[in-house]
Amino acid sequence: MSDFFEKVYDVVKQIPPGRVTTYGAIAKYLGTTGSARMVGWAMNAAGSHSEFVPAHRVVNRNGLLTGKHHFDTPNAMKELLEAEGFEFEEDQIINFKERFWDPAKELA
DNA sequence: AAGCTGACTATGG
DNA sequence: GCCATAGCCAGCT
Repeated sequence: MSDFFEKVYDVVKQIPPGRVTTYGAIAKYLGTTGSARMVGWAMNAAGSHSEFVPAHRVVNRNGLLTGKHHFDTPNAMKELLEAEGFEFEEDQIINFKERFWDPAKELA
């Protein structure tokens, strides 16, 4: 497994409960800015990871649950987030800006 | 081996 | 403000 995946998992696992981040933010933190797709791909492979990865806390830049279909059920992602106190308008996180957690800034 | 695809983002019309 | 285009890079067919 490449280090890239490990790093992605490491960051995602450090996302505080009740907070979310974006693919782009993680990509930037890893120095692979512009390759946000790879972060998404890493999430796709997260299921293969031995430890649990809170992939539901990673959304696109709009706070939209674009990856919901990659969970066991289409509602799993939304329900997990709702359980953490998130509010939604359709599949978009309300107050996303306030919930946003930037690894490059918060984690550093 | 070559081309397509994708859990993204930024930019331009 | 919404639609189209273009970089991005690794895995899959």
